[in-house]
Amino acid sequence: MAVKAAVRTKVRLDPDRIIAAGLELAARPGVSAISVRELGTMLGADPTAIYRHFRSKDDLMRALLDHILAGSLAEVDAGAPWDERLRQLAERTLVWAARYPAIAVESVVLTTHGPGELGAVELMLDAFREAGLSDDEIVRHYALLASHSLSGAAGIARARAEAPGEEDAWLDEPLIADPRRYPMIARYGARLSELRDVDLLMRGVEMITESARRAAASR
Amino acid sequence: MAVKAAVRTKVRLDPDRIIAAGLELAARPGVSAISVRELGTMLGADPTAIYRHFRSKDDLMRALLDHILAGSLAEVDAGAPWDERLRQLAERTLVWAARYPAIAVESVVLTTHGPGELGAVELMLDAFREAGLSDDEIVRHYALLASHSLSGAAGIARARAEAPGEEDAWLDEPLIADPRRYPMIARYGARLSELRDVDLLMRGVEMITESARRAAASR
DNA sequence: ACCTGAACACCGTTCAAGT
DNA sequence: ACCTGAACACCGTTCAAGT
Repeated sequence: MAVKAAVRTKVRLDPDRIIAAGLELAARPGVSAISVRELGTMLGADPTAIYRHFRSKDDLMRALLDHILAGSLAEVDAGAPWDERLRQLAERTLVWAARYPAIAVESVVLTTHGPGELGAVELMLDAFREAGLSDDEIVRHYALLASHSLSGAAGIARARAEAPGEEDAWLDEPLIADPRRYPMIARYGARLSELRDVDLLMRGVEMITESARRAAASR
Repeated sequence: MAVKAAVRTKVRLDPDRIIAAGLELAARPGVSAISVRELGTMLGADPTAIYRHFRSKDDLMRALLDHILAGSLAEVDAGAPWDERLRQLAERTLVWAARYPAIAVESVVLTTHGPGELGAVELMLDAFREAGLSDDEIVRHYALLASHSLSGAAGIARARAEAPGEEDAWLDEPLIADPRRYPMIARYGARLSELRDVDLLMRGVEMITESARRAAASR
């Protein structure tokens, strides 16, 4: 009759739809890793169809990671002074990492070569140039800030992935140690537990920009 | 006759033998991940026997990671001045990470709670205390240095795991980008490729100790 | 007390077959 | 041209059975 049978029709896939599904999956609370198979069922397609559009899962993960870098970059006020641009980029990256932990955990271990990454690198190099650094110092400060931001993103992603409710603490559990062998830990352990991860990482960013300011001043 | 049949006898396992096998496996060129099953065959035992001694693979990986932290720590000259102790600890950690990439890749994503980790934390806190920092600054500098070292270790491990021959470059491939959109990358790309990863990370360590010196001086 | 081995519930990926 | 589905070669982990 007029009722069309609910026949399983072929699904049309494309990279954008796959990326969108990947982001949605990664944002689901409790999801700490993306699997090609789960992505397939989310898309209503055979899991292996994804290999029509991405060479490998790593390739897909790179695309997803570049997406969150591009998203972070897009939220930076390009008219702000150099240190503020760096601050915003780092801060936005941490926020995006917390939103998509299953993607951000890869950030230390993957390199995207995509527009998001290139744009972020360009921003950082340019900011340190504007700060007035020498060529060598530009490169070194960039590298330090980049590795700091990426490891921060991965760390925050880990924390959010394994304890979706918990929130914010830099350490998963307080450090308990024999005060005789580890007097400093005994003394500062509580203080370490109080550290909020984002605050801590942003303090690191400040230390790096501060170092750049100093290096520029002594030229 | 006198020739005993090569009967498969039960194997005696213990945590130390498992750890030793894990280290050996991780040190094999081209091995980028440890698998319980491969560990089992290395030990001549059923893979699942490992679960008699470690609650889970994560538990085992934590023990292995703590082992490399303890090894790095043991190579630090405890009599050296504070900044030299920090330098040595960071440098040894990078060396051990390069030796056992399949273990070190976990460093950003795992926390061991073992003596290696505790000892390293104690050393860092104590060094920054000796530097003359305030309580807050001790904690912040420690956290920055720790995350820098661990992400450095993971990064180096990644590089060594995926390109066992290559060596040393911070970036896996030169950054190629349209000079119109990415003028800074076009200008500094070559210089970035020249960076040796260990040098770069050690420069980061210097920047952190330098920041500590400055903070102490202005008290 | 501790190792074995079958079994479970997963993975990423290839490739011939369909349409 | 692109999706399907069987198949391959793996995973980590549980648990009853052996000794």
